[in-house]
Amino acid sequence: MTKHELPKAYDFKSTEARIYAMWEAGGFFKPRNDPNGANFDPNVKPFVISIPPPNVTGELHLGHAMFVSVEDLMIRYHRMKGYSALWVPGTDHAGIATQLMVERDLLQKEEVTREELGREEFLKRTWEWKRKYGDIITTQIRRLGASCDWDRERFTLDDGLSRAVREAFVRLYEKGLIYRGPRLINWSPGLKTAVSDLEVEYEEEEATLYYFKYMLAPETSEVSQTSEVYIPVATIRPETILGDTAVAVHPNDERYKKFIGRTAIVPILNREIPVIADEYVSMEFGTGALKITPGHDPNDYNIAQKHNLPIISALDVEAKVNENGGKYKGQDRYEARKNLWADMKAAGLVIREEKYITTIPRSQRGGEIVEPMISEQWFVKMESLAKAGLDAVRDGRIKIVPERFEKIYFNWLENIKDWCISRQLWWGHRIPVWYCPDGHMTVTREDPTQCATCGSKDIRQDEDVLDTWFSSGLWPFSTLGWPEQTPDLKYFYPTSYMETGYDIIFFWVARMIMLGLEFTGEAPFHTVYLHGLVRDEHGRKMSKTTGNVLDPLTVMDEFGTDALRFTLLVGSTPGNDMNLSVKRVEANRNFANKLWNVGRFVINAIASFPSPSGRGARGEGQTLADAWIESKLQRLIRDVERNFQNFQYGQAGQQVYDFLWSDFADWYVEVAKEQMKTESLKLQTAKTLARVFDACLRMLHPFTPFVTEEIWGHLRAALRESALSNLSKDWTQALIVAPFPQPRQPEGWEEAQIADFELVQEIVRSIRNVRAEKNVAPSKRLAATISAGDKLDLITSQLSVIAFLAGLESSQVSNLKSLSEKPNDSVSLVVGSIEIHIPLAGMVDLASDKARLEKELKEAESHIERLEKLLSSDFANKAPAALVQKEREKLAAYKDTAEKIKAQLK
RNA sequence: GGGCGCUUAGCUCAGUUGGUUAGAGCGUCUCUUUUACACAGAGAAGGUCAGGGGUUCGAGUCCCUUAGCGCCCA
Repeated sequence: MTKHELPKAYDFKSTEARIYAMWEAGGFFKPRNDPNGANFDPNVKPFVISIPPPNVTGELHLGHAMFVSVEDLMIRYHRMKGYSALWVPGTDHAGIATQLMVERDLLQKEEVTREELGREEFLKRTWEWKRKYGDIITTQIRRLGASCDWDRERFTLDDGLSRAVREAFVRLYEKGLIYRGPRLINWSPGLKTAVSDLEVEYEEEEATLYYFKYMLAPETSEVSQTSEVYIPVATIRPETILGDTAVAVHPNDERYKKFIGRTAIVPILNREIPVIADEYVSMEFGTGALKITPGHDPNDYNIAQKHNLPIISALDVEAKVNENGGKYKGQDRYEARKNLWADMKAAGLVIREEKYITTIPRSQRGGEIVEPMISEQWFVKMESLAKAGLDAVRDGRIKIVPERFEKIYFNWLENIKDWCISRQLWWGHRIPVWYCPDGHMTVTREDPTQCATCGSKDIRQDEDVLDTWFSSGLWPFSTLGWPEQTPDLKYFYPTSYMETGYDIIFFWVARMIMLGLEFTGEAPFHTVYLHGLVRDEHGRKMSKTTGNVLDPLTVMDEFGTDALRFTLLVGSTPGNDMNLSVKRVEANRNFANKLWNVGRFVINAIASFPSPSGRGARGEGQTLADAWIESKLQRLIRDVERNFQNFQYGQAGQQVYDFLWSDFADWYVEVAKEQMKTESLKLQTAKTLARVFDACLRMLHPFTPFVTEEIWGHLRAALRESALSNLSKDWTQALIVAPFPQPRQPEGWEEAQIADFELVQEIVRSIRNVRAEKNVAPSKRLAATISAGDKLDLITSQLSVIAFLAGLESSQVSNLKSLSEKPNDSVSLVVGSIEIHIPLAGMVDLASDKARLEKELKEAESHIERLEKLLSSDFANKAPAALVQKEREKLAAYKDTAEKIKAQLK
């Protein structure tokens, strides 16, 4: 393959799908050590991630793009490090979301509700829907380059996973950790199902606070009196008055103390309720008196429990007033509010209304106002599970990255409430409980034919399904075959990292930890890595209403997958939200192109040694530039390794980017052009180009898998056909399974070589600078006289490189130890201890040169002053000796420079 | 009410054991289509690292504090 066959620009469109197909066909996504295979070696270390299962009927958004990018990076890195890497893919049935989608579709296309269709038929339709749209999301995930083992793909409603859910439920039930009962839960009237506390969002909104009179039943002594006796009360939700069972005041409240123990009259309904005392009531807040509605308020519910108050539900499943609401029965909650208030006004019970800012509970889905209600539901007792979950993180079996989320995790688990796991939906795992007419419950792993208690054949299964998070809580082990002790489960479990967004740390991560510990006795993973949310470029949340949604597919169409991945990976820091700008993606598309073109150059260099059998000229050993790039590469490999170990992926990617572009492409490749002209350096140069570029591609592969795989393939082919074929003799068939560069300790010679080359760079920059200032045409080759002092040997050896890079005419450059006098008509530059005089007849402007030199002198002197101050301070005594020495050398160098400039100015 | 995060160049952001004169991308200005790349190269301008205090020989980095913005929990 020669450069003529490679287009000038990297074309991701013709590359990505082909490369992905090659990987998949080559079996590279499968763990290299498979416990089901004949050559299984139990001693090979596995590295396992289970994918956070996306909604089976969902479509790709940037949140998916983020987790796929990060997880694929982790998997590819470990695969290249030699682990038996497994990434288990799959999807989630997403109860409410999917059911709503299908319901909406049925209503639109067939004008039929799920109730009209019936449960069985509705589920049939939903499965059809899943079959039709279920692979959209996985196809999109493939486009991101995800190296999952697709043969192990799972779906939460699969037979195997359903068995796991059944097993888990029954075990918890048998252990007494699952119970059923009427409790106050959050109810979604629109969806007509219970929702978990976590699915309710509280937002501050303006509401109306209604003040009214809670009339007291007259006591005998008051019968004759005409003045009304009441307690003023305020509420946001007047309709809940219908469910009031007490009025509470603070026991020490002088205003109301005297009423404690008396009877209040519920407005309009005229029910009698007690006035009770409880310290929970705040005397300062509102009127200082509280109406107690245990059936529709969590705090009131607690007070009612304490005081043994009756609990009245006043609303039905659609949040309409029920039979307990007297004449308001059948009215919607807001309608009832209006009507009741009007009636109270007429009855003279109203005091006033005022605007009030308060937190309103809204459903995460759809945003309707959630109603706390008493309802018969299934719950998991969390106390013991939470304790185990806390211990696992406290004692370090599980580490959370970034660490600050551990505190958030602890705080949640320490205050956890029982988990309501039943949902009044049809799409999901149906609760494996059967009831007979006598009310006995039968809870079994296999569907029963009769009641386990009385033997009645007349049994009927619970109508409800389980919370989707109940099944996804089992995900890390259910996907590997649990409860069967499969080879996969034995070898790949516990998994390694759990990577997901911090927004589902409670929903999912905490539950996986608790359920994993409960059912397998082991933490399901040893590391939790949390990424942040992707926002728009000004930090706003992306939403359809704002119209700032970026579709990852569109972005990939425009700039390629690698560009998007690199942007997400390098622009973010663990646990922090990132603002994504298209400009940045474009810049990274350019990076992919840079990579491509550096590759073309390297391949071209290799192709100049055509035959595998032919020998190039014997090398003379490393040049300064060779040694420099080699040292910088080794330093880079060490940094990258350290950053990967510390989960600083963005940092690692940025460093390779900088090295590739600023060190390798801008400097080494340019020097290589010069070195390739010298027969004795040619081979060595081509080898260095190939070796350094290869290492970069390997390090970049987890970030930008497509372009690196593609160009590496060309590099490999070029090497094999060349005299340098030896370099690639142990290269793997594809980059995806090539070993990641191993860090090596410095050998001691590196620093000096780096410093020497940096001096060369400074000389080149300073000459380029003066060329730009003097508007010298780029094609114009300049003469120069260099006074190199004790750097004479270095400069002599690097003369051709300097001349090439700075546009000097080698034959007209003289390099001397020192110069007796300054040449005429020249611009003079001072770089450290080196002076460079460039004859620029007609272009020398004495005044401006003097100004330039004076500016440089001023700068040098300010450094001298700063360093002298530093070195005469305590720094010299207390700082590490090596550091002090370094600063001393710097001071000497600046002094030298300053002297030289002063001499120029004379 | 409790907790957490952020505040660094015009914009978007890096900067993890405290150690050069604080970096990148985009944008801006000048020059160049040089045989890897104009999705590029060369050069340049641009920051009292939110404010205040402290620890230290040394602070963008650690501690305290104030302010603004954002998030989580109750």
